[in-house]
Amino acid sequence: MELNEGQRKAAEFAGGHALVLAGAGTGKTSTIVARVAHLVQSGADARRLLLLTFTRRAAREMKYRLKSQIGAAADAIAAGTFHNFCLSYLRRWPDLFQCPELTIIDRDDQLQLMKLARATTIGTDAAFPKPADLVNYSSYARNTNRGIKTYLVEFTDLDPDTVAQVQAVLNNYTDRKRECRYLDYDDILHFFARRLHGDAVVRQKLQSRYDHLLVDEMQDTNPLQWLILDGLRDPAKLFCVGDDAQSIYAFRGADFQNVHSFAERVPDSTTLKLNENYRSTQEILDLSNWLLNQSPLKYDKELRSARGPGIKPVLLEVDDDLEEADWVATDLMDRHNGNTPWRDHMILTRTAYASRSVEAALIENDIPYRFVGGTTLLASAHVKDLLSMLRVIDNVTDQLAWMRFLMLWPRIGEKTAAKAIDGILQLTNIADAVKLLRKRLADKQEMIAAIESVIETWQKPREAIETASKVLGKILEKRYDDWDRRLKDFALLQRLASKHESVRSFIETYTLDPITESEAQRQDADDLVTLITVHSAKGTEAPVCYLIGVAPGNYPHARSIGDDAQEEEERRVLYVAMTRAKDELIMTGTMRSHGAFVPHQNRRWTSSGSSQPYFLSNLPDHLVTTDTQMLSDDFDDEIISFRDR
DNA sequence: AAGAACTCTGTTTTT
DNA sequence: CAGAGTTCTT
Ligand SMILES: Nc1ncnc2c1ncn2[C@@H]1O[C@H](COP(=O)(O)OP(=O)(O)OP(=O)(O)O)[C@@H](O)[C@H]1O
Repeated sequence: MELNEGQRKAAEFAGGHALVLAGAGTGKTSTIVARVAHLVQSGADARRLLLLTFTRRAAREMKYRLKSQIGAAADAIAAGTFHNFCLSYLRRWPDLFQCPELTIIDRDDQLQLMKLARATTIGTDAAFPKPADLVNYSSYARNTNRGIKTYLVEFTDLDPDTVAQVQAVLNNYTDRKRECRYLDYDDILHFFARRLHGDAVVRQKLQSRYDHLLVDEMQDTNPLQWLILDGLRDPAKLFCVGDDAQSIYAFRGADFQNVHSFAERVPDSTTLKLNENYRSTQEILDLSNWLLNQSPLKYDKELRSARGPGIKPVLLEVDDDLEEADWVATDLMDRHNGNTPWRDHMILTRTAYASRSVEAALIENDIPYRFVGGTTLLASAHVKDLLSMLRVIDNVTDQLAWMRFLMLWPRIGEKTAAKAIDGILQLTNIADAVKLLRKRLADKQEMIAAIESVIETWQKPREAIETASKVLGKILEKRYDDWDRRLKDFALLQRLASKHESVRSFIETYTLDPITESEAQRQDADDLVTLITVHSAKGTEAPVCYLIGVAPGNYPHARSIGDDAQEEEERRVLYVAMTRAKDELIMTGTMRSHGAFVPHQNRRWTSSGSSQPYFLSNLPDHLVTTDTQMLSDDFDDEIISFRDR
């Protein structure tokens, strides 16, 4: 691929800090890759480059591209997410970071732990914020680098008493994490940033390790992440790329001030622009441009296709999600029969939930696919059951895992488990815990033998899982009526684990980068249709993109309605979705929003008589093809005589 | 105190 | 409509 003038300038930029601000498909990612290649080829030490991406998937993709450009030197480059990067240092220097914590907990665990914290602090009070709200407060406050009190007072309408109580619950949550030696996602960044800014020794050590910090998807970084970049730079130079029109993670604290205010925050910096879109045909960009121009905000973006004209986007009205699923599956098969590989197709969905009919249709028609962004393997109940046994061996103070593990066994319930755990939390190793259990739960020899057998195979992750699934098989089989299906996941886990050196690294990898069952199953397959949430699809592309659920209630999503900033973010979500398509964009959905879930408090349009907001409600005809004939006729319709056809 | 049987609630996006 | 919470039975 030949870089254009702007791209080449950016890739070879030799000044200080730089921000590349450019629209979708203009080659921002290609430019970062080209810059890394350029730096290495002009003699930079690959180990002193740091490439920060939004997902591990993006990091893998970039490394792959780099490898083809600069070969083995690519292996030396650190590329990963902020979370990967920070965690690697917390682990490398636990003393410097004052961070002895062991287990990374996912959102489910956070909710579970918060539930305990809420119960001990305030008991049962239905009017008090729910565990999910509390987790969100805590997370949002930290990601936007605000004190929790400030956040609660300024950004929620809780009364002062409740604010004080929420603080008390959150303190209890923090204490519990320390006691169990847990790190939640936010802790990883927070611990790192705190020492980076609070300890000059740590700061100097880190600053001296890098010459270049390259950041992709800058528009979706949050203030906490900015703090990390700001602490790491100088002498290292920042090279950040982003597009404010693609900022879709405000819900997790992303702030596109990180791109808008870049020039003020980094006084000696240069802002570069890229203008030409190399991904899509002009028709796809016309529609995308129109969508942005409808906004009250001025994004000042007008994408121009370097490829020129092509096929007009299609907007297809369907009766319901079943018809939609059916149509997509049929169209996919037609195209596949016409010799287009599966991998050329991507199905984008606003929510994982809204794609279940499509997923069912893919399965039914034996269309190979991977689902990126759905329910993940490690989140399913039986997998958590199995992992709970591994987790307690790895971290004897892992209260949530103990609770889950102990309660698997007959005649052990909440009370019995809690009592045993009280004793265990004082211990420091699994051997002592086994001793304690042997004494306290003398009639549970089978359970104790189970733990011991897994300890024996501990050094080999694959075997540890094999053993665990054997010793738990009998009790799990009784627990789940679809056991046969679930058992297959254990074989899958073994396969995944065999690529890891330790059980901890195995669990941690998939906690930080969760994958769905379909992804795990087809990890090595390369000809697959991709079913993906729009959020996960940011940064990716495909020749043919199906955008399903294009309907009121989805764009903007019903839950966002009533909050202008959130509604506007929904427009960007749709924009991101449209701009993934290279050659063809096919949108399907129902205009009648029957069956769409609409939370009651958001239904302002029903009472006021105005209609539900919808981004495509006044779409000019010429931008899309709306071909109702593309649908097979409906069984319920009147039969039209062939003489009239 | 455990487990079964019941009722109720809440249904975005992710590292 | 499923998963969590609550009440009832053993
Ligand atoms: N100079 C070029 N010549 C030909 N193709 C190019 C050029 N630059 C980029 N492309 C192609 O354009 C597509 C989009 O590039 P890339 O993914 O780097 O864009 P991006 O700006 O990161 O997009 P997004 O913001 O949507 O993530 C890719 O398929 C890439 O190969």
